[in-house]
Parts: sequence; C-alpha cells; structure tokens
Amino acid sequence: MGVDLGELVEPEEISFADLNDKVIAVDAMNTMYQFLSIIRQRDGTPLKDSDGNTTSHLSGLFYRSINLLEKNIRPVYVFDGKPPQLKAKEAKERRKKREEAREEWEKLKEEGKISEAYSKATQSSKLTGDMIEEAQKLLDAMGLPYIVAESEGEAQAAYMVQKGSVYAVGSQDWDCLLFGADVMVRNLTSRKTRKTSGGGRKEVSTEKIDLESVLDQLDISHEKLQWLGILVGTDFNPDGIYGIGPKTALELVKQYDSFDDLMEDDKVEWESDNDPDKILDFFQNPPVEDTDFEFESPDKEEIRNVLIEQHDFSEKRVNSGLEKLDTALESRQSGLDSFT
DNA sequence: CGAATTGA
DNA sequence: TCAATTCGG
Repeated sequence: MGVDLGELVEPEEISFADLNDKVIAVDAMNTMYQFLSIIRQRDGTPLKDSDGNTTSHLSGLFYRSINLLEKNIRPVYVFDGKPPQLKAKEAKERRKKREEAREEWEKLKEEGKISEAYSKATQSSKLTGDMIEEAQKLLDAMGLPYIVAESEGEAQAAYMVQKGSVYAVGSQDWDCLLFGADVMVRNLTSRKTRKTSGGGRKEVSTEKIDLESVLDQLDISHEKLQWLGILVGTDFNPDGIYGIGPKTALELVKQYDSFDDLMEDDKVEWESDNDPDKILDFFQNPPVEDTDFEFESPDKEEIRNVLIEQHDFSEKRVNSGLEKLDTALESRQSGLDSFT
C-alpha cells in the first residue's frame, strides 16, 4: 500500500469536469486490485465466468473506462513490469498473508459467517497473470492504450507526468509523489459515497494533489518528502520505522541536511532487510522508459467477443455500455470539430 | 465498483 | 423521482 500522507496533506476536491480533456496515466495494478477487492458478492466470492475465471476486474475496467470517456477524460493504463529486487521479500510476506486470509475466508464461508468472510476475501485478493492478460485484451478492444512499465508502474506513470505526456497519475497510492509525479488524482470514481467498516456511509470526492503544493504545505524539499516516505513506510519497507508516524517523520526530516545523518537519529531503528540508501536511490532513479501511446476507435465486435462470448457478461449490459461508449466518443469528435 | 431494480 | 438495495459473472 505504501506511504500514508493523508493526515499531513489537504487534498483539493475536484469534480470530473475539472479533468475535462485531460489524459491520465492510470496505475492499472492499483486500480484492478481495487476492483478485485471490492467487486464481490456478499460472502466475498468475486464475479466469475462459467469456467471459473475471475472477472471482477474486467467489469470494473469496462464500466469505469466508459465513465471516464463520457466525461472526456482519457485513461492510459500503466501496468507493472518486472518487480524490483527491493520488493522480493515483501512479495513473499504478502503471498503468505494472502494464503492465510484465503483459508480463513473458506472456513468462515462454510460456517455461514458472511460479513466476516467478506473482509477475509478482500485480503485474499490476488491479480494473476491471466487476469492481467484478459484486462489488456479488453483495453485493446476498447481502443485504450496501455503501457507495461520497465519496473514499477507508479514510477513510469510519474515520469510520464514529468515529461508532459499526461496530465496526472491516477492512483490511490501516495508513492507516486515520491517518484516525482507533479500531479496525482485520487478517487477517480463516479460513486460519491463509500461504506465504512462501521456500516455507515462516508462521502468520497475526487481529489487532486499537486506535488508542489504538498511540498509547500509541509515546507520541505522533494528529497525530504522521499526521506519522510521511507520513515513512514513504502512498498520497499512496508512497516516503516517503529514509533514514527507521519507527524514525527515530518519533524525529523526537517532537522537534518543529509539522509545518512537522519538515519543516525536515536529514534530511527532500521529493521527492514533493504538498505535505506538503495530505497532512496530507487525513488530518485527508477527504471522508466519513453513509450508512445495512442487512442484508437473501439472494436465493438471484439469487446462483445471478450466480455460476452469469453466471459459470460450479459449481452444487454454490455450493449448498453457500448452505447454509452459511442455517444462519449461522438461528442468528443464533434467537440474537436468545433475547434478547427 | 457501477448498473439495474426496488420502494417510499 | 431518487435514495437504498441488490445484482452482475
């Protein structure tokens, strides 16, 4: 999950209209993982086709993308490439936790403890290679571009913002700020309320976070934000440092002029197997590449083939989605014409 | 999550 | 008509 800067930063609430005509590099893994965790039945079983393949992520991707296009927001999806060495150990721990959660889920489901089962199911979510492949097939059919990053998708997406080839990174993960994304957008969803654990309902709005404004608010440099992230915890040292939360971390980074000195502070007890200098270097020089992308017309027959023929989506629902897709792209076309 | 349906 | 609930695959 990475850094939690939520309590230090005041994001700017925006609406989809503020993103009109913008291209957004959407963190594909982050987004699909979200779909996979949330799009489930009440006992936690994800949506599946008749062959038993999970399809929750396809449903999410299809309808979400159409909603964005309807608002004239164009997503280019960025997938993770080869996981960095720094992530190896954490990946192993995650796998173990997932497997444990899956076992508990099965058990609770057997016992009929539906709501407890659901939360375990969420924790057992796993994006497989097949699921990623099917998602990419769907994006191809929809004419939406995607990029497979050299390494971390977050890093690639941040680089694309820096280059100016996209307006922002779309992700829930604050890490993209550490990678230097100038703008990030959170909660890129049309739904405006979310269920809380207590059974209540909470407002969620789309948020825009400018790196510059974050640095302003915290009154630190970008490098110190990276230090802060490492103290609080990143994908490469998920537990952060015991006893140091965002507030303490902010105070600490302001006290030092070099990372090495900071790491010598009495409060800093480094426990991760990863070398902190290597983590810092990864945020500063991640593997990224220059990749072009372009938007194409959707192939409706192929969309029907993937969703209806191969994955048992209902023809009626897919067709009404395709109609929305049509009107979205037509209005975009006429919008462009009026310019020329 | 987002679409479809329900019900006040 | 619209908020709440259920369905989708």
